[in-house]
Amino acid sequence: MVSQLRDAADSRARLRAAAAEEFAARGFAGATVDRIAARARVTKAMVYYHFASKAALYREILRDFFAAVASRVVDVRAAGGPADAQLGAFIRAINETALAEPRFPPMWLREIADGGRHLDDAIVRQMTRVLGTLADILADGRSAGAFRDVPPLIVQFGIVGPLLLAAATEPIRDRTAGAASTARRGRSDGRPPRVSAVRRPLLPIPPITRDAVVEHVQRTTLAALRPLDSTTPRRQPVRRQQ
Amino acid sequence: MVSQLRDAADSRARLRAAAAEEFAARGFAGATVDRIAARARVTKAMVYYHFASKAALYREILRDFFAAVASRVVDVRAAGGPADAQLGAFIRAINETALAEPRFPPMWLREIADGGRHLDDAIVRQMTRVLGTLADILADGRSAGAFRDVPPLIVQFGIVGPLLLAAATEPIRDRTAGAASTARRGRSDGRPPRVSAVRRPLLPIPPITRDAVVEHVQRTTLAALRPLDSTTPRRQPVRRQQ
DNA sequence: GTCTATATTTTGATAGAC
DNA sequence: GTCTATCAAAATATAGAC
Repeated sequence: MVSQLRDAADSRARLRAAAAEEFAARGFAGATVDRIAARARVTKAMVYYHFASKAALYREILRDFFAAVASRVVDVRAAGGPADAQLGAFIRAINETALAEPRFPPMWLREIADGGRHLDDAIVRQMTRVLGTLADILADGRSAGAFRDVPPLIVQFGIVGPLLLAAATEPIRDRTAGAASTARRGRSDGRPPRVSAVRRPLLPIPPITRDAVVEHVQRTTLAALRPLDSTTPRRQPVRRQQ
Repeated sequence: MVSQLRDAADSRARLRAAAAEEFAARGFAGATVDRIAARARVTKAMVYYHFASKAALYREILRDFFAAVASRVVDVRAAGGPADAQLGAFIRAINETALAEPRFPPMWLREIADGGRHLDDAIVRQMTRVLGTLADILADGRSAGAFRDVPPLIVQFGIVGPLLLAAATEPIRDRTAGAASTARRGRSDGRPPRVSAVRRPLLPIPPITRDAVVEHVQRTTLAALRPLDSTTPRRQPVRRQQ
């Protein structure tokens, strides 16, 4: 039960990791079972030994990812404290999951674009736990007079949207930053044109850090929830915009 | 030049529209040339008569989408006015493009998840125009003392993230809202489990409107840019979070 | 548990008539 | 410009030996 070739011990675990990479990088349709197997250093037949199908493998991974976020945010709420502190921690929990599971953000984005085509009940249940927790935190803050009434889904989009984009674009940004001196034109093989990481007055876009994004999201989210008519001094609302 | 069967007149235009639908719904890898042709009510050979390849068709559509946003935001900046008003209009311009081109948000999300695999120079150029315009608006506001210094990319993520999620999930949310009384369990054919739009204490998640999301994004973005040390009365920063 | 075939289907792309 | 027919290359999934 314990022994076996140390390496071959958990081909299943390696397959899951390899599949997560493939699905994150290419999506469900773009991923191939061959590549997943190759990445895991096993043959294709092993995929079907451990998993019922490509789709089942995909769903298992996605479910566990969502379960991981759900677990984290539920812990945040269980820890208690003032609503605004909980909200800050909620945001950090999302970000920490994304850092711990770097394949998750791209898969999440794709699933949204897919209209939830590959979701099953188990996954939806986990997603519901996340949004439900946020709704609870918001309700708390509201009854304490700390938050005004904003639909949870809007708050959720305001939090998750920026975090997912920041996480999912990190590889590209790293690449274009690093390649900023690797001038080149086209590729040896006949493959399609790639992003020109170089050339052009690529306006000096200062690089960003994940921490800065998290801080920004916390700041913006709390600002949006601050009651307009609070006793706290507040300047002109926001300024009309036509 | 003008006549031809009114219907067959612009098979090319129909193909583009059909392809945008396919790519938005299934991504580049998931889309098939057969389905695109069928949607456009022509044969597959017509696709290759009008376009060099599936990839070329995809890039043309994506390029035009990004050119559309770029054009809109450049107009916003050209119209001038105070920085905060320009920023509000910038946000509205993004949203209006998403409304005018509903296939764009999913494709944008997918391209991010793909790490920009299908981008070519022309597309990157358009994307750069958008981010560059935002950077200019932010620089204006900063020199006027109205904005504090926040990396443009962070502001961009804070704007585009929520807007894309709201736009891309609209079909799902509409569906689950409408199906809330169409109880059912599994599907007649053997296809994989779908989202259960029903059952479970699906906590009452109030529906949202696009306008409300835009307003939220405007509010949060401006709040994040408001100088901390302004002469305007400002309460305790944000509150520490461990 | 792991591998080597292999069956079967789907898909991008083209040839060639009209 | 539009279609039919078809090729050639993937890609999912399985059979069956070890």
